[in-house]
Amino acid sequence: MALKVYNVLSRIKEDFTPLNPGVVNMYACGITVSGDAHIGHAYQSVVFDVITRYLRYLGYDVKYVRNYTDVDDKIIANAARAGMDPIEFAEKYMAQTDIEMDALGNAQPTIMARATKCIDDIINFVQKLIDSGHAYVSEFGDVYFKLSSFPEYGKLSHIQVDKNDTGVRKETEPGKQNDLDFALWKSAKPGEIAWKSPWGMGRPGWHIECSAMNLKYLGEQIDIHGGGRDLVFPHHENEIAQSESLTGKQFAKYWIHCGLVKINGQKMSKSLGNGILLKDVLAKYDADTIRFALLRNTYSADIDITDSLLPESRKHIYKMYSGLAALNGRDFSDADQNETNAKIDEIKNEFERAMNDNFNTLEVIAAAFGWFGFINTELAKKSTEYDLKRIADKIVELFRVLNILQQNPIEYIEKTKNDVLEKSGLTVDDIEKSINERLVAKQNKDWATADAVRAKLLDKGIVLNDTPNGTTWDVNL
RNA sequence: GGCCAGGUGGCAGAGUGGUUAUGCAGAGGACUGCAAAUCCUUGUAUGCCGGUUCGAUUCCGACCCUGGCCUCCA
Repeated sequence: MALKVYNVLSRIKEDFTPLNPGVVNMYACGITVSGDAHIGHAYQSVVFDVITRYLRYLGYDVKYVRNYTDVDDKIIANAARAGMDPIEFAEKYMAQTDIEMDALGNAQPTIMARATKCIDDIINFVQKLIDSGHAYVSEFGDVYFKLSSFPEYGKLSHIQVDKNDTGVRKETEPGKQNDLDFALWKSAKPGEIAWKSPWGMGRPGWHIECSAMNLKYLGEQIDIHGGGRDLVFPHHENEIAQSESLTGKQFAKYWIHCGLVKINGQKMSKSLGNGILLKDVLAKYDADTIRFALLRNTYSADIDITDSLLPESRKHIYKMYSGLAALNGRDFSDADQNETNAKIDEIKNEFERAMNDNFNTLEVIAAAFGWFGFINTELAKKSTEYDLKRIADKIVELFRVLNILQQNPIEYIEKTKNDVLEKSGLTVDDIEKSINERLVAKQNKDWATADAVRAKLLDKGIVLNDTPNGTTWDVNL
């Protein structure tokens, strides 16, 4: 049962075999920090976080490099609008994004690279491309990649540039030899942030930084290169052209792209301005809920953030934590350990089968509904032959790969209840008074009053449950 | 115009050459004073037309439709 990965380069699911046994070098394109991070950034970061975690679960020594693009046209423009220095502006949003990514439950990548910290490497890279005839300097001090020097151009996106020119908006940039050549180095306009280079003051083009950072931190060849699907063309295509022209070797072995985010069926994009900011989602939902929502989707497919997705996800998370909490204080010392082991193996196999199939977290979650159904069913019986605590521990251990269900269940439930109480303005005392009031009514068979008490609480998000051991209350999410 | 993805039950959405997930909603049941929660059961689902096959939702071809990328974007 080996890991299979869908490789965008070959367009098939391939057996995953890293270049060097036991080691995985992965690079995922991060964020251009021209403002607040949005839910699309969150999706991409969670997907590659989980990929990293699963590779580590399989025992690989993973080096995961992510980058911030901290200088580009938009950053310069937005910084100017905010009356800030572009570097200061970028740093502000990088710091904020770091905090949000952490709050989302993402592990820190091995290396967080930054374009402006690699200017020398970029200049070096560009110079080598010029020296080898893959790039040229224009009369205006810009450096362009010479597309005609890389015959394999288009192998990732399957775009044939000579056939694709109809309908493409062409921006005439003076100094370009060919419309399709792309900038490696941009000369600075007066007053713009700039670095000294052999071609005059300027700054890196968008694509070159990733090639340079890859080379610097991971070497000439890497195992996995990832990002959002919107980067396939031209960004990743251009990275391949630059890197492979420089080294003469295949750049990345596996290309992995996650789908894009839609909001209630509509594509989310900067041009449409319908983005959901990560900080706004984090203000309303906990990381477990957000990750659950994002991972209950095949990573390569677009994800539709409908109005019901996050509330529904929260219910599922709450229910799972409730299942875990219900095991607290239960004694399973009489359990049949062999049967329990068999169940644990079955769960582990289901998990690995799903994850080995191109990181199918959707299937893991579908299976997990079954696992929790099993626990609840056994728990509802008078006696069970399974050690449910050990089974639950295994589920939690496996879910470490998704970084979901890692909180203390009792505390999670307490916290959720407190949040609801805070919103409803009720206290635990209020609820217990109502329960007692209802108990009296029930004893008098005054069902109308009993039901009214219950309805009133339900109105405020509190649901009463009559059990053989008395009445309990819970939040109605 | 070029390239790509996809069309599955009421909705969302997977996998699979033959017995088809999962969730939500619905129905029935256990339970309850009634509920709730939980659990169990359940439902004429695979765009259209051909082909390959003993057998296709799954493979191949044509067609129709939807969406994406080709411009900054994760």
